[in-house]
Amino acid sequence: MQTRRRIPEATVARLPVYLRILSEQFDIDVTKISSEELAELAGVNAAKVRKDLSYLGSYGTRGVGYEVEFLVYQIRRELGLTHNWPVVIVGAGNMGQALAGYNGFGDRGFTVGGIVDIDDAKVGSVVGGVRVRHLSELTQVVEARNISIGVIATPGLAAQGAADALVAAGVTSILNFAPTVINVPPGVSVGKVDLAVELQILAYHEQRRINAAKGSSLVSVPGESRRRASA
Amino acid sequence: MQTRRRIPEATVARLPVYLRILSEQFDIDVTKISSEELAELAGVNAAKVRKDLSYLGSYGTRGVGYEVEFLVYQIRRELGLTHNWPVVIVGAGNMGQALAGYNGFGDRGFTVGGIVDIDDAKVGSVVGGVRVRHLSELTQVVEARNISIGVIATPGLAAQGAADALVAAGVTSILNFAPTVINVPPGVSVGKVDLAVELQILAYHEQRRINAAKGSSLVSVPGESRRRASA
DNA sequence: GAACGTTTGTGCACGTTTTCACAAGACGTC
DNA sequence: GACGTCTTGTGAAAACGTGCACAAACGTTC
Ligand SMILES: NC(=O)c1ccc[n+]([C@@H]2O[C@H](COP(=O)([O-])OP(=O)(O)OC[C@H]3O[C@@H](n4cnc5c(N)ncnc54)[C@H](O)[C@@H]3O)[C@@H](O)[C@H]2O)c1
Ligand SMILES: NC(=O)c1ccc[n+]([C@@H]2O[C@H](COP(=O)([O-])OP(=O)(O)OC[C@H]3O[C@@H](n4cnc5c(N)ncnc54)[C@H](O)[C@@H]3O)[C@@H](O)[C@H]2O)c1
Repeated sequence: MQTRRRIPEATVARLPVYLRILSEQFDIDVTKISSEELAELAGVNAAKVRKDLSYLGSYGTRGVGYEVEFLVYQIRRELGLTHNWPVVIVGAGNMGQALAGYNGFGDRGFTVGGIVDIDDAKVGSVVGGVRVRHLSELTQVVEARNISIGVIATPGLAAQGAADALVAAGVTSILNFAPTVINVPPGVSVGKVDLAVELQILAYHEQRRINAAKGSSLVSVPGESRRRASA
Repeated sequence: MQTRRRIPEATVARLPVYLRILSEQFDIDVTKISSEELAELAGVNAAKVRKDLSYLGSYGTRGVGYEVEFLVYQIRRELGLTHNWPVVIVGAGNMGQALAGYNGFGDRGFTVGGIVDIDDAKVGSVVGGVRVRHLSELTQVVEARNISIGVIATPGLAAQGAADALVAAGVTSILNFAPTVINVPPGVSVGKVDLAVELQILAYHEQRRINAAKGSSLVSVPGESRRRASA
């Protein structure tokens, strides 16, 4: 019982997408949905949807589909979204402020439980309804609200320090916006969002399109032809 | 020749990370580097680094390592970063403004070539040195600077419309910040950055840690024990 | 209650990605 | 120029993820 069935990482990354779609469907009074319909909305294969959902248990009805409300509940439970998670943001610059002021968080299970910065000019100001505290108060902020998730929105050079501070304060999951690889002790999870990396991947595909058009111009028109889509 | 050796998607996603690290090393006068060292800095396995780099060609020297400057050049070339890509941003809200004002772009191969919004109150204002134009001028903006990459920073409900507008304007790669699946015709690449999804993945891991601690509390102390790290 | 259309749940084959393991090549030393 | 040390480049195995295809289960209709 303790280990519980393990869900593949690839599936874990898709469950939030299903969850959002299902919540939206529920809001417009859709009560049941087939794997085919959900797959269409999520931009994936129907078999994949079924296999993903099967990791949660057998909650569909053959010949009918899945009950939307129940599925929402099950995914929430599996992702640990039955309660809201307070998050602490380190770095109150452009990014930190945009995040703190973002309303789309609450709906999806998170609240900004605190925000800290090292710059005295920023400490004390209020962003997104939360007062910016000094980095030195991080542990206090984390403990007061029992926070376990931290977001790094400092410049790259300060990111490792921020990670160390978060870990020292007791945070066990970190989402890193800085374009830097951070090291954390075992038992701490790290996710990253690197804008430039995403753009560079797109640039690669653009480049390939250009090369392909050049290479095949002897044969066909240089219009597009390569497939790849959705997300 | 036209197809050129195809690089696995997983490798394409790591090349930007190597590139950033190598550029940093070059800046501090490191001239050569082994796969072991690069792996350490990138937080991955050394064999993976070697295999990834092998897709670019045999540019290392056995017994010695790789020449940093040459590797930087090769990765840039492969990713299509030998020139700067102008990018157009759709949506000049919090996110769009943070992106437009972000300086870290230029270093990594991109410039903000334009930014558009539908809100007349925002049109005409200047963010990040670029004047916000109206959505209706999108095609004009895209064509004037020959832009092929677009970023969507509108609310979720407007995202599909923004994607359609970008495609109609001639953009062939899109990075989507809105929490919505967008559909595009074949030949157009899409990348997404969904903050809430990333946080929900972390929440899942937190939840598992909690469940594991509960389940094993009969046996061991409820401290951390599960591994997982880096990025 | 049998026949039928529908949709799930999953075994299986396939493709992709990771990791191991080691031969081959480069360099330095004697 | 032979030897030892180091590090690459890459087959081959293992692990992981995807998608097909179909039996099993459900609801409906007659
Ligand atoms: N702005 C963007 O659109 C964007 C896009 C992609 C990535 N990023 C990344 O996000 C991070 C933040 O970007 P930004 O534009 O908000 O930068 P910013 O300079 O506006 O803000 C950084 C903030 O971090 C604070 N800070 C510095 N050192 C700190 C420390 N040790 N502890 C706590 N706070 C500290 C600074 O005082 C400042 O308020 C950067 O790493 C950047 O590369 C930003
Ligand atoms: N702010 C954040 O930290 C954050 C975090 C994660 C995701 N996001 C996502 O990024 C997107 C933008 O967020 P935001 O905080 O900047 O929102 P925002 O409301 O501040 O800005 C949205 C902007 O888009 C413009 N817009 C609306 N419809 C448009 C259209 N059809 N064409 C062009 N422009 C249009 C609006 O006028 C507004 O200026 C949202 O989808 C949000 O979910 C934001």
